[in-house]
Amino acid sequence: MADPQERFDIILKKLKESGHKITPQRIAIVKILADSQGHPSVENIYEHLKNDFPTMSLATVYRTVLLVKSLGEVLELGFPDGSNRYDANRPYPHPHVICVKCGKVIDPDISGLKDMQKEIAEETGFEILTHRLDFFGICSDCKN
Amino acid sequence: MADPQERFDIILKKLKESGHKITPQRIAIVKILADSQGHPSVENIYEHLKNDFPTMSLATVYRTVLLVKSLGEVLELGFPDGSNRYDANRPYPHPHVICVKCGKVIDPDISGLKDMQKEIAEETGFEILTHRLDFFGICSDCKN
DNA sequence: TTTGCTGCAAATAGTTTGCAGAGAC
DNA sequence: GTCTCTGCAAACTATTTGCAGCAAA
Repeated sequence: MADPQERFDIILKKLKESGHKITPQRIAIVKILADSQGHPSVENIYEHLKNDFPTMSLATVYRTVLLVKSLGEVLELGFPDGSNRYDANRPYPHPHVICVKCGKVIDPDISGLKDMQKEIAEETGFEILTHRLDFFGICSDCKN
Repeated sequence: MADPQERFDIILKKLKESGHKITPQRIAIVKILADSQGHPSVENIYEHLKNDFPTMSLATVYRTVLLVKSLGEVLELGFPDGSNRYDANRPYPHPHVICVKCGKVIDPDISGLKDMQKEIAEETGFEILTHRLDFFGICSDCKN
C-alpha cells in the first residue's frame, strides 16, 4: 500500500497543474480517495463528509471523482448492481477479493497474472489494454 | 463451446420441471441465449425478436433472462456502464476478452486460474464462491 | 378452468446535467 | 474581476413492477 499522504500530494499537484481550482470540497474528497480505506463508494465519501460540509452535494462528489479519474489517479471498481468503489491509493488495475456479505474489499498479493495476460494476447490476437479480476466470497469474519 | 441445441433442450426441460409455462416468447428467447453467439445483450435479444414478435416487450426479455438466471442456466456479464451480456452456452464463470472498440466478446482458453483461486483463498481466509475475469483490449480486426 | 405470462405504462434508483450564485485565484 | 466550482433540482436511462387481459396446460 502506498503512503496516503504522498498520494494526496501527487493528486493535488496534478489538479493544480491541470488548471483546476483547489476547493475545500476537493481537498476533503481527495483526502479520502488517497487513503482509500476499505475502498469507499461515492455514497461512503458523501456520508463521511456531511458532518464537516453540511451543504455537500452528491453531485460534487461524483464530479470530483470523475475529475480525478480523468487524471488517471483513481481506479474505479464499478459493479453491475450499481455499486461502485474507488481506490486512489493504487490507481492501476489489480485483483480484488470481495465479501458478498459485508462488502469488504481486500487487495490480495497474486502471482501469474502478467503471464496470463501475455498468454491471452498471443492466443486471441488482441492487444490487451487493461483487465479486471475479482474474486467473490465470504470473509473469515462473516463465516461465523 | 457446448452444443446450442443441447443447451436449449436442457434449459427448456428445467423450465418445465420447475413448473413454468412454455410460451413462444420464452422459446425464442431461450433459443438465442442457448446459442449465445457474440454474447447477446437484452437489447440485442429484443431487437432480434421484434420481427417475429412485433408486440414483444423489453420487460418480457428481462423477465425471461432473470428466470433462466434463477435456474442457474445463464451467466450474466454485467458491466458498470450499464451494458450487459449473457451466455447460456457456458453458464459457469469463465474469463472473457472484450474489444473496447467493437464490443466483441471472446472466450479464451486459459490455465492457472484454479490455482490462483486456491492461492487467494489461503492468503485471505476467504471462502471463494465465484470470480470474474475480463481482459479489455483491441481485437485484430479493429487494429487496422 | 386455472394459473401464470405478456404487454403496456408507470415507477424506480443511481448518476448526470443546467443554471444561478459563491468562491478560488 | 474573472472564470470555474458548488448546490440544488430536474433530467436521464436501464431495469423493474402493477395491472388487466390473454394463453398454456
